[in-house]
Amino acid sequence: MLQTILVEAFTDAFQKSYNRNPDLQYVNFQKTRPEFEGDFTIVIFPFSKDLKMNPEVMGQVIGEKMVLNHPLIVGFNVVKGFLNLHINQTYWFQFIEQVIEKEDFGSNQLNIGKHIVVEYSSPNTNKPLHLGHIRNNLLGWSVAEILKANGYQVTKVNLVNDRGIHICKSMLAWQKWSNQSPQEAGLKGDKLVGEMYVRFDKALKEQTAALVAEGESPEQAAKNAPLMLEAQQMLRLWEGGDEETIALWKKMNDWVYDGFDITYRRLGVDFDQFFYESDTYLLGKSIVMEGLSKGVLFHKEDKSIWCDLTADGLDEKLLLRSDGTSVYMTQDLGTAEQRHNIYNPEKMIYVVGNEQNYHFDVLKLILKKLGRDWANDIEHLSYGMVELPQGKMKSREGTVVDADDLMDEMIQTARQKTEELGKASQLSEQAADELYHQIGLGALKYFMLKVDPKKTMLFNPAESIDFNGNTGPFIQYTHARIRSIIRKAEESDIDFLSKTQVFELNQHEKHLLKLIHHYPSVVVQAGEQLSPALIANFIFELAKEFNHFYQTINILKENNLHNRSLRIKLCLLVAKTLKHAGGLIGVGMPEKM
RNA sequence: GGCUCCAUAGUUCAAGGGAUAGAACGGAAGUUUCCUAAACUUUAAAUCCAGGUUCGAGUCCUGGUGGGGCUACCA
Repeated sequence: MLQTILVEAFTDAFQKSYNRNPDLQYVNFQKTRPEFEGDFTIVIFPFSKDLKMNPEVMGQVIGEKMVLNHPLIVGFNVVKGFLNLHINQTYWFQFIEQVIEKEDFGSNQLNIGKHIVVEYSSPNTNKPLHLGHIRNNLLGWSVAEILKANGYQVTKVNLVNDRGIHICKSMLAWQKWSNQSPQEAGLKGDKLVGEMYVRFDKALKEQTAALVAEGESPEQAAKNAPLMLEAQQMLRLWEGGDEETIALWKKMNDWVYDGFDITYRRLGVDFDQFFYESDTYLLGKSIVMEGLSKGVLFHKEDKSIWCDLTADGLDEKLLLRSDGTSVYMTQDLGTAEQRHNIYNPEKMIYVVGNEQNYHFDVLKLILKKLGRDWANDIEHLSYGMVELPQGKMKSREGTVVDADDLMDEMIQTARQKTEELGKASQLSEQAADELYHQIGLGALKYFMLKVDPKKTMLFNPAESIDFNGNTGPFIQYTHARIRSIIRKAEESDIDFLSKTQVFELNQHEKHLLKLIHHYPSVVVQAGEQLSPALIANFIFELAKEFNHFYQTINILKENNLHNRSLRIKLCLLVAKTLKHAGGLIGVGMPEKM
């Protein structure tokens, strides 16, 4: 890598100049900012501070030595404490040839042989997927792809929350008020079940309100409402293995899975392995018993089991109810251990919203107390909420943005815009549908992923998602234009693949090339930080730079054949990079649009 | 109350302790006999407040103000 060579050259020059080694933590090269001359820049200030010397003088001295000792470095300049280096033209031309031959430019082998498990999605089966799930799914899927590009073996898992009182509520409502299959009701399975859940909630509220009106306290009323008692009874039947209850539960969950399947497929996310809470909710009890015997956990008088985390600045945490049943944490201890035992991975990543930060702090802490040193391999990818202009989405206020509806809308907008621009005419119906899907979802995915995962983001349904500017379609359009150029070059039998003579690149060519050169390190960084946003920001920059290039400079119409073929090669590289990067965030790149 | 995260143009987002804080949308003004105008060019517009550390702070520290989340024998 160029970076490594430069660091060595710098260290060497520093050694020769000052008879000591530079502190390596301060050595790093960055791209020279466009307003200055040069390719790469190193900041001298930290060293000048150490040696108590003038940074400009040091820059001169080191720069001269670097040029003298390294054929790769052909010039330099010093501005204040910044040493800007010029790289040999030959290097850039070799770089172009290398990338053209490379199939997977951007991917690396840095983590070959290491295994990572990424858990994401993990939905409840009592309601359909919404905007929040979309962020989760896109993030999880994209992070998994980015890790693969960094050489990891990745297993994508989905732990489905398929049991519990909330599921029983839907079941009960269906028995009472529907009894229709999704086909009969004309609804997607997950939508039907979700509707039942809402129906239950509404009826329960009415009952509770009635009890309150009769003089009960709200807490009492919530507990004593007949529907609530029925739901609890149903949960007991389920846990007792009652055949009828289990059959209904299976039937309704299957409807939901059919619905989810459609949504996942449209969204373009997939999983290597599904786990179901109904299979795993009992795991973890034995770990709790172990903790008890080790003295890490303790009993209260009512037989409930707790972990005292007050010494670590946290609270006491319940791990087993007084009736012996397990809670979320119990199960998660179990599934974590199960996951570790099955895969023995380098890391286990959980893509879960930041509202559960506390849960994961506690989970890791308890596992550590129990002597599971692999607890440190658990990484909570804690992403921010998606908010609406009014704040959180609330099903009661009908502000939940449904995943299927949103995708429909995006695809519809893509169709409308394409037709307005008169670009759909020569496409077959099937090709057009594929294109609209690609554009609509490209817009959605880019919109969701360009934001730093950790941050809360805002979605305004009224404005919806743009197709111009810093958007998915902008990037897709750039790609389509490039492909069009390349098609034309091929049609006119232009030989642009044979080796190019080395000459001085102009600034537009150089800017593009430097961006492309930077791409592999963006992939590395995105992998380290688990941040698809870095990839998204990068492709936008690259697409913008290309559009500028395209507008300013002739490509096919260039008369000088060397220049022309170099520029076509650059087009090839940009298209390749856009496609690779788009692949990491799930944004497809069309040939025409 | 306790713990925790966040605060950047009118709006939505960028900025590994480094050069003059970048974009996009929206606003204003332009570009098409020319490789796809879903594009490009020009322009106005911002670091919540007060201290501190540093050669250098949007970024680190302390305090304040404002907002989000968590604080269940729910998940």
